[in-house]
Amino acid sequence: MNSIRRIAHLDMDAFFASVELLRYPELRGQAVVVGGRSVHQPVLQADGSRHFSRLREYTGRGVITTSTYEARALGVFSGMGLMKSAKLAPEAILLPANFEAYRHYSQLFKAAVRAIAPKVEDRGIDEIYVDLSDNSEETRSLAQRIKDAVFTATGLSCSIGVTPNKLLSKIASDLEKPNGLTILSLDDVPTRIWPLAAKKVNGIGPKASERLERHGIRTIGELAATPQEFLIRKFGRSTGLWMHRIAHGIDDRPVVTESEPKSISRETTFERDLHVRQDKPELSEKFTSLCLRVGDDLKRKGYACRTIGIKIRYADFSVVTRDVTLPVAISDGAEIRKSAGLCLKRVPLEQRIRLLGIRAGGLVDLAGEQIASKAVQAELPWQEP
DNA sequence: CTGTCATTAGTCAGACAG
DNA sequence: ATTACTGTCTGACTAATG
Repeated sequence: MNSIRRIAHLDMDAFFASVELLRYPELRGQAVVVGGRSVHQPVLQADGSRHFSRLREYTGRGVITTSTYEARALGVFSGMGLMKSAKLAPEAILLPANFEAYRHYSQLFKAAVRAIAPKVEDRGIDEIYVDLSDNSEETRSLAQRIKDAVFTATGLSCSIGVTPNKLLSKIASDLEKPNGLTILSLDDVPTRIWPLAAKKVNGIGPKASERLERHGIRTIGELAATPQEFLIRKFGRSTGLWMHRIAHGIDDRPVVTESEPKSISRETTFERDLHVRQDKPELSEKFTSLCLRVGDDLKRKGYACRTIGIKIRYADFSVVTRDVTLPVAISDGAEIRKSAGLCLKRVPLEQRIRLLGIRAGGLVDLAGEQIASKAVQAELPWQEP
């Protein structure tokens, strides 16, 4: 077994926004954001040009999904509320998300990479890990060849990091974005990785980052310099050990080329917060339609589920979930609706509701075998004696 | 008969990510 | 005054089982 692995992380540059620029090339060089509702579809005008919505015209709920680098320069980033971003960049162009197109380009770029290096792990729509260990080509030329293949297949640029493991490659691909190609070895960890903020590590989010900062730990280097026993004491055995290892650039996770889904869900945020009593019909209609959509998704993908769950986000942004596990797997929307109805009875309904969601877990693929949580033991044919 | 321990399933919340 | 949607994982707790 080869001890030095070569793992690439490839990240498409401003993916959704870049796909939109393929369709609307006249927007190149402008601040463009993707997000919001589909009412902001561009309108073809009499003279053949298109009219685009501006951020300042936006009213209502929604967040930015992606922004071009020109928009980021104005302080507008993904996840930001649209109303807030409208204040920062009122003249930015607003486009609705077009997931069909993104899925299409996603397939194109992944196929292009797989044609060169077949060991590819899917990480959502715009990212992959690639295990290059079996390829003998020199690293930089191989990575450049992959970038070129992605551009030829899609017209889109990407950034690649190549290092001995997933942890470092994920960080590396971000270092020279956009259109980057960064190659690191373990020897580069002290100079290139340690100066970075701890939250650059995949898995250290806002909460963990803040807790670390409270102990005076801001960078990955400061994390590496922290005694392992201290991290274990503060974060628990599992997380403490993990933090210590990743701070030293150690990560043995394999590139996983196939996986089965564990759950399938649908959720929706309402235009305005709904109250169970005043808005009963509307709420009930949304509830049913979510259940039917989950049932649809299940059947289309060839699964049934044993666990049904609901999720409610209240007006104050607090969230509750409830779920129920059935003795037999189901996939029919109406049956899902019944089980979800049981969950709904167990939830407080005084406050107004902002979001409603339905989830199907404990998936059983219709060929018959259970996916999640091991397997069901030999079933009990007996009753209580 | 009772208490305890280990293990597993189920439930719920929370963190994180793309 | 704002903060999407889909999905995974983990920790804490309870109940059941042996």
